[in-house]
Parts: sequence; C-alpha cells; structure tokens
Amino acid sequence: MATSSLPAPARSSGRSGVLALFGPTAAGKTAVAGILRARLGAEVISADSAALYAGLPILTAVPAYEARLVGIVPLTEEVSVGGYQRRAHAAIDETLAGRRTPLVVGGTGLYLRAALSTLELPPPVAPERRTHWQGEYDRLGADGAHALLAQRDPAAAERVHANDRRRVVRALELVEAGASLAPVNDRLWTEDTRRETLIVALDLPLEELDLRIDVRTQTMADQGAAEEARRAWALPLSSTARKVMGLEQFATLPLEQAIAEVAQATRRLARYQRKWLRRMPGVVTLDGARPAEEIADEIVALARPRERLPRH
RNA sequence: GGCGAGGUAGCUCAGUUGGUAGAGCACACGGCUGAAAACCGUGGUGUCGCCGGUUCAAGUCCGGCCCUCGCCA
Repeated sequence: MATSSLPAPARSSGRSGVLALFGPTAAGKTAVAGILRARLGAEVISADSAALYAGLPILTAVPAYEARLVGIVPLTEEVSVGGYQRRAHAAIDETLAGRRTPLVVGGTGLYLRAALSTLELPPPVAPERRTHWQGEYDRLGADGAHALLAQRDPAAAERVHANDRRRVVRALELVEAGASLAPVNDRLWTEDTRRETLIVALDLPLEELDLRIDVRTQTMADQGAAEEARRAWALPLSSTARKVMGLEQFATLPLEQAIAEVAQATRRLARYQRKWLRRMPGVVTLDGARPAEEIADEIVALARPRERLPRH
C-alpha cells in the first residue's frame, strides 16, 4: 500500500490542503477528477499548458465539467509557465479562501510543480531583447555564445549546454536584465509546496497506455478534430499555440495520416510525462487501470488526516 | 510473359575507384527554472532479399533465383 509514502498531513485538518492529480495522457485523470469534484465539492484547476488555449476543446480534451485555467488564452497569445503560475496560485488561494478543496489536475509536469510549489521563476524580458540575443547566438556560434555566458554568469553557463540555443539565449537575456537562469533556491525536484499538498499520480503500463492513446486519437478525429484544427490554423497563431499537439497535423495532413502522426506524438508525450512522474518526489502513484470510482475512493482516504485513517 | 526501377535499422532512404555498414525520423536513457504538448545531450537497435562465384577483402563486381512497383502485352 501507498500509505507509508504519505506526506505528513496538516495537524489542523485535511481540508486546508491542496489535492493534485498527475499522470500521462490517457491514464484516466479527467474521469477521476470529475468524481472527486462531485464527491468533495472540489474545484478543479488545470495544470496543462495546451488546455490553457481557447478554441481547441477537442484537441486539448477539455473535460465536460467546469475547470479553471482551461480555455482562457486566445490562440494568438503566448503562454508561459510564469504566467500560468501566477494564475494557478491565485486560483488555489481563492478556492481555499472559499473553504473548498483545490484539485490541481494536469499532465504538464513543470506547470504542476509551478502551481504547487514556491518555485521562483526569473522575470520575462522584452521580446526585442530576446531577438537581440538570438541574433548574437547565431553571430557568435554556439560555443562563442556559451563562452560569453560563462564569462557573465558562470553558474548559468554550467547548467546549460552550448547547443541549447533557447536556454543560452534565455540566460544571456536574464544577465542583461540583472537576473540569472541559475536559481537561488532549486525547488524544481524537491517536495517543496506552498500549501499542505497530497500529490497522486495515475499510471498504466506503457502498452496499455499506447492502446488507450490510439483509441483516444481516433475518437478526437471522429469528434471533428480536423475541422477544429483547420479553423484554428487559419488564425495568426502565437508560437506556443502553434505547437499544441495535433493542431498542425489535423489541419494540414490527410485524416488517416494525421491520426497516425498524432497518436505517435502523443505516445512520445506520454513517455515524457512518465519521466516526470518517476522523478517527481513525494508522489503516491496509483494504478490507472482500476475503475475510476475505486481510485477516487482511495484518494479520498489518502487525503483524510492520518489520525482518522482506520488502523491496520 | 517483355522492358524498366527497386529490395540496406522499426520507417524513409544514402552508401564514392571493392577496404571496420550511416543519416533523418522513430525508440531508449539523461538534462531542464517565464517557449515544457517546448528545448538540449548521449546511445545504432542490421542475416545489406536468397544461393553460388570472382577476390587477400563483396552492400558494392559476375551468374542464378525470389519479391515489390511502374510501363507494355
């Protein structure tokens, strides 16, 4: 049983805490969250970078029930962890203030950590500055740019590979802004949380997950994913919106080919999400193959303060 | 049946005058701090269609066979 790996519950009550549900695509998070929402009167708060976008209910598998931080950003705008974190913290605090349980649900590992933790993200910089440093990176070459970074911010340079243009550029723009890519407090892979939090993950064997992903992708196609994608694709999409999985494929490829490619890309995503799951500390992992009702029961039991658990 | 093109990694394909089989994607593993459904690093996973021949040495040259595609019948 997973009981032994439970974080110490709040002395006061389990009611002041946050519940989080993580796991790869198609592991069954949405169904379980729906049951918990009804049973606990919880407020579902999404931790999914793609679901933030409005206009893609099929591609981003928006749940039938109400959830916060879903469909709130137009496809013409960029999304970012920092922007998401601010909204997530606000949503969690508002929910707690209303004496309800925040249920943070999503498959974007970094977003989930940002929502739950005190992770301090360095500030954004003006787009013009980023463009400038991208130019510098290309002008100096990967090694030249990395050497420049090593000179200006050795700690950041040590964390970043010279070929990682995105991060070298980001580090350079931060130095210029008086900040650093290297965090003062490294809380990404720690159990650090802002509130009393129980993190539960759902997982399945890879073969089972792959099977579910095939079914789910076919279902999306049946629901009209191609039409949704084409409509969105016609917009002046932001760079982060353009990368929502399935958008380009369903908008530009013959349906059969799009289904095959999206299923494959989603399998890759699921593997990436499982990597996060393996590495995320303080997570109780449950078998996603069990009936959603049963999983929800177990989570309710886990969330209860320890002194009220039945003795073994 | 005739002519042509082809058969090399899971897929698409490259492979010089014969000299240790290699790219992209996929996959595995790792990293990641306002792009994370993103980005980066490391790793080759093979009966080179089959059988025989020439050669010190054959994916490569020669002969035969099998299979796929196209055109003509």
